Amino acid sequence: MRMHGRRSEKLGKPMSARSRPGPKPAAHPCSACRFGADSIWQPVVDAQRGVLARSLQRRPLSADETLFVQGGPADAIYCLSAGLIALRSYRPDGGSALVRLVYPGEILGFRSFLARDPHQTEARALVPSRVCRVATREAQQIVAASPETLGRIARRCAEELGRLRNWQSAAVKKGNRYRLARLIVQLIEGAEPEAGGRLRLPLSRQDMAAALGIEAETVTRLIGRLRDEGVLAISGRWVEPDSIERLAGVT
Amino acid sequence: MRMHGRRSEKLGKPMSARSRPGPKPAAHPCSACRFGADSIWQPVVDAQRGVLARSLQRRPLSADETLFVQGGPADAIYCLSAGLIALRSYRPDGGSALVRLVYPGEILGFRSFLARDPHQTEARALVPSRVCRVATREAQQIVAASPETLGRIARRCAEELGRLRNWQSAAVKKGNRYRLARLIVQLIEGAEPEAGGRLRLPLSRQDMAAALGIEAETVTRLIGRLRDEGVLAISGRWVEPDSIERLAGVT
DNA sequence: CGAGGCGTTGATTTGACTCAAATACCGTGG
DNA sequence: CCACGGTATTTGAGTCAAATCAACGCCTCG
Repeated sequence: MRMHGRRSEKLGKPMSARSRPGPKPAAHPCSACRFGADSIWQPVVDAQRGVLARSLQRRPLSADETLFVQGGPADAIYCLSAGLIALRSYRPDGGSALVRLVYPGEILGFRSFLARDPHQTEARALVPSRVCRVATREAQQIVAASPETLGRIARRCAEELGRLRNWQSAAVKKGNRYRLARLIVQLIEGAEPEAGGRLRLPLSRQDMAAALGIEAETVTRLIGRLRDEGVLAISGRWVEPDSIERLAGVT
Repeated sequence: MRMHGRRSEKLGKPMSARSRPGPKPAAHPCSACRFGADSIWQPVVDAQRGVLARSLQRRPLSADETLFVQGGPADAIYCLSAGLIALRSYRPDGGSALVRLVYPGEILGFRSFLARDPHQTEARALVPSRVCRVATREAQQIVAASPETLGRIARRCAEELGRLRNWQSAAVKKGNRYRLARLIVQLIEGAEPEAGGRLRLPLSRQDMAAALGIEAETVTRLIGRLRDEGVLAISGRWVEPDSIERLAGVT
């Protein structure tokens, strides 16, 4: 059971501080955020709070809107505060892989930021989302002034690397049926229940296939099998929430 | 054509500086190393050079010796100056995957260092090797005093993440024959030619299988096929160097 | 000599891909 | 509301690559 990111953290400080432009060190801009307590910008020194407050801008994303493109310049680092974003990598041969799902509280663009590379992936919202953006230039300035921030970003990177290695090593030998089951569990754990208590998968079969490195037809067949076995109650993108436990037991 | 790490860099400053304990800021301990110019410890401030010089210790590893174990405490960060090291991840079910090959000039243990986690992998020398070790405690002290060092470590981490994502996305759809060919190319590019100009693969068939996430029998058969096609001149672990170009052309 | 590790080979089975076609789904405009 | 076109999904049949199971040769080491 991977705990995606830091959803389900405590709620941080109340909103009020944000609206009053104090004469003293300004309130931390992230304090208004649900994930503020864990923000990578949390340990910013007072002197830089102004810079952070000025450069940090909230931005809503509609479903399917793209935040940055593969090969594009790494001009900012983002923090996802709501929604769900997919990182995709397009191969020269035309195929694509779904490299990562970004959940609220996690950050995007840190790899490019740290490596000073262009983006290797495309980031696109799967559902309506909201990000906070800090331009690379200001981020570098802030990091220079409070190195602890760099440590936090690096830590996210290290965690991601660990996750990926785990996945790589664990998933290979387990068969696609198991891997698909895990993916769906992850997806429905991260989804908000909608009217009728049902859950809507944020990924198409295509996307699930791209996430697992298999073909869409295979996903269909595997889902069919899971349904036949009574493990998964699914219709189109709609899933009965009580499937989770049974699904989690799939070997 | 992946350039592994920083082999083939310029040779750095001459050895002489190391032996004289100057009254002025001591010579940089890494200046003696072939990879010194790119050392993650390069930007260490003068005040910390003493700490670095004291805590950095060279350690030879014989083939098959293990540097750290999976689940063990992250008590140091290492830089490989010669040889070849394999990072393996053992799964609860007994299987194992070869997660990474570390070439000279690259560093080990940085993931655990950055994430402040125990090691997720085991590091074991494939051939006689040599590492330089800096204990976590001193590394933290140095990093605190010269944050640029943290930036360098983080950068290595980001690069590794990028490599892994690339591999994940690119390799899947290309077939195991192609992937094996690439692996062998990488291995012989990294190997020192021995007597007779032949090259010795540092990996067993088992290990190659573990690196590609396939079975050892399959590796045997694929190698057989490559040989039949005249692409690879191989006998046991011995490879004719001129196979490289032909191998590199495998689709 | 026997045991064990590694590498090879063969026979068989399984699972996923491919190609192709039928069907369901969805937003649009009438 | 419905028909429409386009996309996504499902289903089927045939093919192929790799896993699996089993056996054997080779070599080293005790």
